[in-house]
Amino acid sequence: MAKDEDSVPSEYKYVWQPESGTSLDDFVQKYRPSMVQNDGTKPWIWVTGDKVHATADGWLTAIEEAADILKETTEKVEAIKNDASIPVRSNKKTGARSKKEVREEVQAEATEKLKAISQKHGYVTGKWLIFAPADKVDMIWSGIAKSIVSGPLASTAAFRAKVSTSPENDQPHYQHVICVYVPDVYDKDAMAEVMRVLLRNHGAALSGVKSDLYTYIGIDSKHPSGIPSTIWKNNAVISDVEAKELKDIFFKDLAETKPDTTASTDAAADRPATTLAAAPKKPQLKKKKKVNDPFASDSDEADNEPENDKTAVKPPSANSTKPLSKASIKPPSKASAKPPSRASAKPPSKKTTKRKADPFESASEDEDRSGSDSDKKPVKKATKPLKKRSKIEEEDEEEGPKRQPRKRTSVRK
DNA sequence: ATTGTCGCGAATGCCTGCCT
DNA sequence: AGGCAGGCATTCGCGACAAT
Repeated sequence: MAKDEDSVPSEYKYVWQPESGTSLDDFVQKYRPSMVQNDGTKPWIWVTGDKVHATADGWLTAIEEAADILKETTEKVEAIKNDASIPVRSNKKTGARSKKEVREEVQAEATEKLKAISQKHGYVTGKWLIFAPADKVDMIWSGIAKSIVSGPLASTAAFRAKVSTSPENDQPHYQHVICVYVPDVYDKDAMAEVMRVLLRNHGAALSGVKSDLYTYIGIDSKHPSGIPSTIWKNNAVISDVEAKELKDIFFKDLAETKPDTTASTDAAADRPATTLAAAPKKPQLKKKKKVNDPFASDSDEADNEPENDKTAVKPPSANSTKPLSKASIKPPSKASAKPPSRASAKPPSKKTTKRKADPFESASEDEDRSGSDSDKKPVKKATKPLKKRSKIEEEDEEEGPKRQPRKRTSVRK
């Protein structure tokens, strides 16, 4: 997400607020994410609840300090990568730590520092990230939007939500992003409360909690620093088991209510009675004649923020908030200039890029040939996972010789 | 605009057995 | 016994994809 995407743009028609004057029902019906095409000027649809949330005074300072940490961490990570004295793999004998271990320590340190900066300056807002497939996004979005204003989400810390609109070019498996904003991402209890409502009342596919500070300084999942881009992952907030139970309840309720495509998740507010399963097919996007917009982005890069959206309530004017270049750090290839290893003398095995079949297609196939699971499951899945060496040794100590003698397969010099 | 998982190739630690 | 070579086992990173 781009650095300034967390502000509700002023003079932007795809925003609903309590003082908007129109009904929320009309708004969500009129501006459905599947139907609003982002021509570069309308990347998001926003809904804001009653709660007023002011941006912390120290947000700009926080961003400056955080950007320094990020820069420093990115450089450290790059140095580790290039440091020949740090082995790729750790070594038990010498006690040497691997690049990965050293790197993760640096990243964990950075995460702690960023948290401290956020809290020191009171800039701790953030959002739950939710991904929604194109054919269900309207339903999920309208449910969440209404919930934020006058539903179960309204009684949680959540105060605002936005959803991404449809891309200009029809993309086959496009996933919309829904962000549900919260005032303090470090308040675990509040995060859990919002998460429970999103699961129980909206059946949402949650991805994690991301801080606005991270967004502003450009930390995303592909950032070269490798700093985890989310403050909380799902299972860190509530257990997988509880999450599954809550979703089960949602879908159970869904199944029990009329499988009628006219239902919508907004009813889930008090009575979770909606039909994700019976969701209508993705409505035909009204393809507008493509206006030649010189300001419109011709890239799908989320960071290419449309000019209109930059007329934000809180403009991030400082240069220091500019996200670091994502491409600047990554080396071209891991092969680099290393001498060939012994293993590399092995005949190259052909790369067969097997991909999973279409889930919808395979679902019916599964039913048809339920008896031949092994035929279609990936080999790795069908077989027992390889034992780790240490595990093998543990077992062998009890049961027999440490290692089976191997037959020489080649004559040594 | 995220995480987890899978499947794969590459790299390399570590073990074994042969040879001196 | 120690060095060495061969080769297995494991780690790591990457790209693609699915997610209720």
